[in-house]
Amino acid sequence: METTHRTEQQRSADQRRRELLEAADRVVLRDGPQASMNAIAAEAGITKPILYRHFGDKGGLYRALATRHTDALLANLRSALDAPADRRRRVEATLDTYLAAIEARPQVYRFLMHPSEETGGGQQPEHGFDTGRHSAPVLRRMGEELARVIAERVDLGPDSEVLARVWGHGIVGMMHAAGDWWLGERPCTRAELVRGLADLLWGRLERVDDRVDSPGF
Amino acid sequence: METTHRTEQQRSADQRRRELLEAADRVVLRDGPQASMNAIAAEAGITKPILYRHFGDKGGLYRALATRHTDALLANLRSALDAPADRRRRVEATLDTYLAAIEARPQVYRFLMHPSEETGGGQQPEHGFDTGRHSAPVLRRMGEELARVIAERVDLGPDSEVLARVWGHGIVGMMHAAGDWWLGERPCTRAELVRGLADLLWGRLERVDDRVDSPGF
DNA sequence: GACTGCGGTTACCGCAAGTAACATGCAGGG
DNA sequence: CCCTGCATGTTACTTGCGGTAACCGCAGTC
Repeated sequence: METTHRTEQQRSADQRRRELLEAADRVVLRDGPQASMNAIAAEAGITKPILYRHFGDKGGLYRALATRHTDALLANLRSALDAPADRRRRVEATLDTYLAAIEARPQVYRFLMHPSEETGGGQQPEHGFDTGRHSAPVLRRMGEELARVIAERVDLGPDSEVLARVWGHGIVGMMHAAGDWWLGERPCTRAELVRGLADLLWGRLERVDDRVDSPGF
Repeated sequence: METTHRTEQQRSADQRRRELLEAADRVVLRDGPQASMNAIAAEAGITKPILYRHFGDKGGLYRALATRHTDALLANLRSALDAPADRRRRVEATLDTYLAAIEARPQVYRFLMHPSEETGGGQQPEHGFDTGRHSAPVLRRMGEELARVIAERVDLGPDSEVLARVWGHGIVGMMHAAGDWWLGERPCTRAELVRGLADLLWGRLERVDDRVDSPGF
């Protein structure tokens, strides 16, 4: 019975954890990333210490939530990136998938991109110079993923390892910043944005003509 | 005498404000963005309520600080963008200027990119769906600036207004994300990173060959 | 029937943002 | 000379949140 008991307990604990995450999700969706632990606990119908038993601290809960959403988003992007079509089409499909995701659930997007709080897991002693860790993990993961795909699929010559990662993170950052701006101002349709970004990646910057009345860009 | 008195008061108040900002700068540089108002007040040799009289709330102080640094950075970027050289050289110079800045003062960089806290200035009633405002203002300003330069100097055909802004924000995002990753992992020299990003913008993505053993990217 | 493990709660600590109310120093005006 | 006005500064408080300690009750087990 010991084993049965254990697994049953385990299953129940995991299920509980999932329920708590669902509740937290609802609250974050409603109140934004500054949702308090009290509010989340209340939504789940329990009290704070239980949350802490499950997730350690607020950062832990947020990381668990973020991981779920990030995994889902990455799965979507992967499938767009793996679709059977020519390269340009796939790039456009991937951009569109990302933009559609942030358009559909902006609160989730905002939560994922929020690096805030997170004293950082005990870097109290160091107290400074821990730069480069403030960007949202989802961006890092997307960048690495894209780097892998680039390195796998195209031939960049010598230094392709590093170059692929530069491009991966750069492209992801481009997509992110443009998407964020677009979501705030809505200056054009999604398709137009996709087209513009794909054009940028496709070297139109090189081929574009100078204006006759300017020193060139 | 009224006027003399007023202006004198004003000048003194402005000077005081500058001193307070200097102090805040030192503390943020030392403690990171989570520097407390108490700590800043102490550094300035005074107490909290004075800070609140000058800046309203923490967000106000942070905004004032951020504006100072952002202005300085933008001035540097502008001069790189205006240097007399061909387009590729100027793009590389601008990238290098940005990367050199974040390399030289990573704490400042981290502070500027930190959108955190900031309940947002009275959007309590709206309570949600205010997406697109979480990105650091410095990125938005850089994006708009670059958009202006692009729109001024090159001919993008119809829809050049919107397209220039798409590109501006996209390129800035690329620079930011790549820089952030680079600063954290230091996988190559600054010059190599600049080269890689400039190559990406220069259309190498289009011309690069597929690997023989892959379905292409 | 006492023992133990687990899900749960109340009640607290520490700390930071923000504020109210009080003190002090210094113009000018009767 | 004293009183008023006003800016500057302080102490001492409130509120709210992250995080924790200590206690509660109820399975099941020997």
